[in-house]
Amino acid sequence: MSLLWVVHDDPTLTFPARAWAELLGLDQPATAGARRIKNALRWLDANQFIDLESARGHDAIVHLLEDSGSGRRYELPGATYTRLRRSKPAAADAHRYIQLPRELWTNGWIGALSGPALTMLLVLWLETGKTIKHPDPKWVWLSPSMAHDRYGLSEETRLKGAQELTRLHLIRTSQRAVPPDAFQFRRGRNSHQVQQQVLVGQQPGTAPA
DNA sequence: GAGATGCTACCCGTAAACCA
DNA sequence: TGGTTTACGGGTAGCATCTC
Repeated sequence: MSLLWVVHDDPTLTFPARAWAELLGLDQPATAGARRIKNALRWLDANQFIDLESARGHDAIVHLLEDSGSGRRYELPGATYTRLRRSKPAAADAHRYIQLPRELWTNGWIGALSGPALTMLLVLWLETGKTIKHPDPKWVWLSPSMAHDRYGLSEETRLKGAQELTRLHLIRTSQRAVPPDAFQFRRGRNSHQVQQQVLVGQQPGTAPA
């Protein structure tokens, strides 16, 4: 995610591992943190998310590949979607994306959130849709079956992620009545509202208890 | 390299709300 | 009233990472 955030027109990066470790707020960025970054880059390279060009004594060069794991060269999704939208609508759909605020990185949330919490934040952000820009974005209810079918989330990841986001005030959680006319929905389930202003305006640990 | 630690999935049980 | 769905917590296992 951080590689995608940094990349611009040219999907080639040469940041040292130490710099990545500092950006992500890892402990001991020059040693243990850098080692974690190098391990992560090797995993991404092995799974065709990047093409890693290593040379002794020099920082590794990272060539971004498509985030689908296809092994094809990465293209900026906005430009690609616009290019394909008219001629190949089905192919264009694969390049649709959501835009996250830079404060996810600059405020340190990316390093503070656990895997389940970050996953749930992305899912709730996507489910909120365009109302994410509103002062009072829509409430989202994600049933266990929806989480599994749409996003492959386990019950564990869904619940623990939501709990962590609630504790950090990144979402509000409420037992709300689900509209009775909603197909197969039941009433009185946990609904969530993304608190974008907390993500943008605060850092982990500074939100009011 | 071995043990400690952390993370996640899986399983199980309990409780509450809802529906037929 | 019994079955279903959802929320939540505890225990356990597997895996990866960290520390020594």
